[in-house]
Amino acid sequence: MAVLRQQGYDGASLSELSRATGLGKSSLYHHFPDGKDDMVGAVLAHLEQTLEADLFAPLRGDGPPAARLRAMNRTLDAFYDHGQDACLLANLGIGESSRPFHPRIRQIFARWIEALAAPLRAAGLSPSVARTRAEDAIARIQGAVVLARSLQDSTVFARTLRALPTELLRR
Amino acid sequence: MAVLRQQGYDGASLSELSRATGLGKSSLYHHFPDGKDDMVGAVLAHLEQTLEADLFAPLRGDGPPAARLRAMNRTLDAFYDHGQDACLLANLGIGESSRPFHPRIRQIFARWIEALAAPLRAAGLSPSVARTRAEDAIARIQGAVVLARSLQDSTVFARTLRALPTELLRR
DNA sequence: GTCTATACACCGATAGAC
DNA sequence: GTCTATCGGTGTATAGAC
Repeated sequence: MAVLRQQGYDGASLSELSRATGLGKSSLYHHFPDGKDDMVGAVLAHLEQTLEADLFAPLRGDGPPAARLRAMNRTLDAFYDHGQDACLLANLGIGESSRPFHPRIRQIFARWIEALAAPLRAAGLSPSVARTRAEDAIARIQGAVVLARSLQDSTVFARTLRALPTELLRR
Repeated sequence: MAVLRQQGYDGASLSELSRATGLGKSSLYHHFPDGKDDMVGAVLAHLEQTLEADLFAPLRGDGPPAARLRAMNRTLDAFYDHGQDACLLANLGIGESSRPFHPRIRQIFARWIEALAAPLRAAGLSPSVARTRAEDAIARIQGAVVLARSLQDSTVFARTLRALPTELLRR
């Protein structure tokens, strides 16, 4: 996962994946018979599990909406290492949309949007407003990671996370 | 440029660049002796010129601030093909920050931020507020492109552009 | 389940004819 | 300035021993 999020699909060579995992190429093919696409699939499956447990479930929880948004922030701050680490979804989703894993990228983003809309509805916002705000918030997070990495300055990432809870709940 | 923005640095093979330009590999090396890095440099130089003329100069112009922001929107809407095309800066900037072209990516983003802050200062915002709003706006644009491409739905891109002028000038 | 050794295609890059 | 032909290296993927 670290190699993929950093180097992207084309940059993540089997040699790099072999080095990073400590397994020889043949061992990788033993575990992932369909090759690199298979490895990407396993990484995305693991990511889905992680996000479901650490991000989506807390968002859908039944606590106060503001607390659920702060929980998202804590998870994201760790996940992106304060804006210093790239986003795997963005790196894989930004390229060609014809890749076999692209539908799964799309689905993960869709689940994130739906999970984030939940606390906004719970705070009294209409379903349509909750949804558009959730989309905009995730776009802001993604853009903040891109810009923080490009500028090599994570200020914009920290500021974006800090502003989100109050702005999302504003009436 | 089209190949690079779509496929990224590692995905943009010389065969693809040869096909896209209609030149053989040797002809490409005649024009770009240092190979792919040289070609990326030329693409970035061309992008800088284009952005300077179509994006930064209009932002720095002396018309009403709102009109300058609307001019940026028109340029971006065409540049990203209504949110359907990837961003070259994002695709090259999201990966390893040790690449030789990364400082130029950083510089182009920095110039964009500075150019966008100008009309905000002209509208009476303090320099520090103008700068942070400019950074946030560019992050939102980048994130909107990432999300629009990942979801294969450009709604979020159109909505982001539409909201920017008034939100940026809000006091 | 891991390894060494290898197959073959494509990579970036070069030589040299025209 | 473009081409064909080719280089050495690396890419993904496989065979087969242990």
